[in-house]
Amino acid sequence: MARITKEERKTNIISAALKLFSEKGFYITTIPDIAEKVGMSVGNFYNYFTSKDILAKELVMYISEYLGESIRKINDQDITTEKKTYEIVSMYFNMADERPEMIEYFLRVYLSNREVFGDGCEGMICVSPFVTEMMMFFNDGVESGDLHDQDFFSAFGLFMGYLGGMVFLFGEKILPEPLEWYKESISQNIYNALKTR
Amino acid sequence: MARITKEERKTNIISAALKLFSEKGFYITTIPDIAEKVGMSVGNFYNYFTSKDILAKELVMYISEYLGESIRKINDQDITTEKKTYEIVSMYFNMADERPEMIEYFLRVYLSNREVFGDGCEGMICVSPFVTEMMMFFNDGVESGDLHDQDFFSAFGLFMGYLGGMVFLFGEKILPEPLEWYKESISQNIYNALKTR
Amino acid sequence: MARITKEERKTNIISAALKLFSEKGFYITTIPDIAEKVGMSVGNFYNYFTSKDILAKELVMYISEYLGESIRKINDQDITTEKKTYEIVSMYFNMADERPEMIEYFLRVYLSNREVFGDGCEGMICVSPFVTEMMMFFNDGVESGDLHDQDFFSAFGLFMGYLGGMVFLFGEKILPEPLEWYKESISQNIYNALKTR
Amino acid sequence: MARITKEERKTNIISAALKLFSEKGFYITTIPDIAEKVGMSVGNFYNYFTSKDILAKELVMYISEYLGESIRKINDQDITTEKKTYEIVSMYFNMADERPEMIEYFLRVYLSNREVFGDGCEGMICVSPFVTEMMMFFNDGVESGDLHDQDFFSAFGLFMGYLGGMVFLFGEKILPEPLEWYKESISQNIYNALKTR
DNA sequence: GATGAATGAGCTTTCATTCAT
DNA sequence: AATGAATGAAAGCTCATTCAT
Repeated sequence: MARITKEERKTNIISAALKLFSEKGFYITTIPDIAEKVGMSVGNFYNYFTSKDILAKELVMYISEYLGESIRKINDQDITTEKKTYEIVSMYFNMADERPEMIEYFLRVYLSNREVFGDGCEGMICVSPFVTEMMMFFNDGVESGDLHDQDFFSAFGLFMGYLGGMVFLFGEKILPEPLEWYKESISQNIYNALKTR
Repeated sequence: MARITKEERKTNIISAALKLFSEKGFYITTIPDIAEKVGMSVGNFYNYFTSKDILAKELVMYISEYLGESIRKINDQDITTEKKTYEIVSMYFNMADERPEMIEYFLRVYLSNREVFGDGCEGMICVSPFVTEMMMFFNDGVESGDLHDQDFFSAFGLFMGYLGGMVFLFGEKILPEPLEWYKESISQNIYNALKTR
Repeated sequence: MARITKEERKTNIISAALKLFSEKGFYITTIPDIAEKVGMSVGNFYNYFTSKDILAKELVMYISEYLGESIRKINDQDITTEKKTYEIVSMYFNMADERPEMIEYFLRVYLSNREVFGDGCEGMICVSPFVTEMMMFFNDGVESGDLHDQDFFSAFGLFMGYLGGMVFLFGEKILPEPLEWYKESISQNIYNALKTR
Repeated sequence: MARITKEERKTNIISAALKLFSEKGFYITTIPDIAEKVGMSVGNFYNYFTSKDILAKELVMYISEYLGESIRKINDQDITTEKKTYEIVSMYFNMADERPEMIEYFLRVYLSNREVFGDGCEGMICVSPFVTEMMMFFNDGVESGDLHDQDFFSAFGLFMGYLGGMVFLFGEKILPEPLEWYKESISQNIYNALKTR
């Protein structure tokens, strides 16, 4: 008969904030906006997150963990690196379709507002679960001989920059086809760029 | 004997705004900040740009034209597509080194603040000089038989997403090496992904 | 044990704004002026009225209702139209004496700032309680045979224009006598102009 | 072959300012607005009128003289007071039709912005040509035995308040008929109110 | 925990007026 | 006389955050 647990409240806030921040932008979205969407008072919001910036940082970590976990599941499968590449692309695009606020938040809020994430999220602190899992993917690929041994960041930039670019174009409604349509060619492009030559 | 022409003033504002916006973000940068950096009064700023948003839009167009022109010069050269790929990467990274505010503005302000650019920069209106030139690059490459004929956006997303991703990592001081260092491998990666197979 | 209710706060603002607007004019009076007079912060003012224009419109409606109610009480009395005429003049002049800000606001702010009241107070929307009651006065007078049946607006213009003119002269300190002094002759003049001939 | 004399320039400014002030209001109209309408530079405007307030005051005087002169012509005629009353009403309404900016300026700018006219136009200083001529009308009427001898201001308030009220209603597009239509009944109402009983 | 009125610094923008040319 | 770029004070309004209840 418990009403709403503290944890549930927090999840509700995260969910509402994610949507608002990704749709309207970090600065346009106000705390009253978020509180209203959650159905709680402004004052009470501050019992859960001590500031707007703190909320923003918790959101990145939430997404990073979610993404990291998704990639981990792919990494753990016993499939070729080429297949894994496809699976990661597929997972990312599905996510952009089904929970666009997560990817959009990543691209439009986290990557663009240094001022906000500067203190406490330096470097890759707040995205390490996700980055770590991408490292695993590359290391496994190199170890298995599928991928050629290059600088991690160059490979990472290719992979994530490419996917981010596509989702961005999709969000701008510039892409003539649904994201789904590009999965095959894009994972091919990526694999071709990274594979052993 | 005129001291400063109206055109020069405008250029000064563009230059100052570009730096401030890219460093501190669009919302953190105030008009007084810009005016002070230019050495003019707040009121006078509005004789040159009728609003903060208008300024933001003129900045994207300025950059887009600059980038488009740079790529055009490469496209016009009589070299292989592989070499052109390298030249574009090189130009982009040099720009990120020498005039980082331009690339950063593109990545952090333009791509992330829909609210600001929505009205008047829909789709690719404000970046068409740049996008058009990238289209030329791909078309020429396909015609010459060097690149395989794929969807433009998939190729565009790879190229620009990759470069953007790298510059982003660079800006975050995450890259262990200077951008220069990656030119070769990255243009190789891109070319491998796009070339005829 | 609550100190001041939300309704009281609103009334306080209305009262302060009425005085300031009528004394200094709409454009000269600032929101900080009003907030200070009420003893509240500028920000909090906006919790009660979402804009200066909205406040201005609510003020007219407030006055119109107050005036309408006052006239209704006179209309409801069982007295001759001549006496009613006197009572309305008397009420109006008393009001100009005791709560001059109400009449002055009407004359100097509402009637003169189209830009402000244009949107939302078109025609007589915001003063209908008052105008309606004046219509009742005329209709009753005509029905009872005391007033001759003429165009409403001509009669209304006479009545209110006359009173407004006098209060205006009074406000300008041009009148040699107190308003009180004119009640008799003015209501006579009005009645003479309107009565059946 | 003289281009434009100083006097003409001044007249042009007066004409433009009158229109703009009466249409948009004193505070909404800017000096650049006026300069543009005249076709002159902002700086040069100040060679003709040393401030916005000074301009406003000169405008009232201009109108007051114009109105006074028109009434003087009627006063000088050898006709009954009743006919004069009609002629004044007629002249006023014609003016409201043909040069509405003059009457509107009077009603909406002069009568409502004390702050502006306070210093230099105290009492009736700036409208004395007009008021004086109305005084003549009353005195002549009383002397000839047509009007009963009452306080000037009461009579003045009736006359001008009434006319002002009608023009106001007309300006608000509330009157069902053109002003022309009311001339007869209104001058009758006024004369009935003022005549010897 | 929950509420929402209250704060106040700070933002964008405007505009009368000046002054070097 | 004429120009219009320049000034800067001030306005309306917003919003993260606090705190009495």
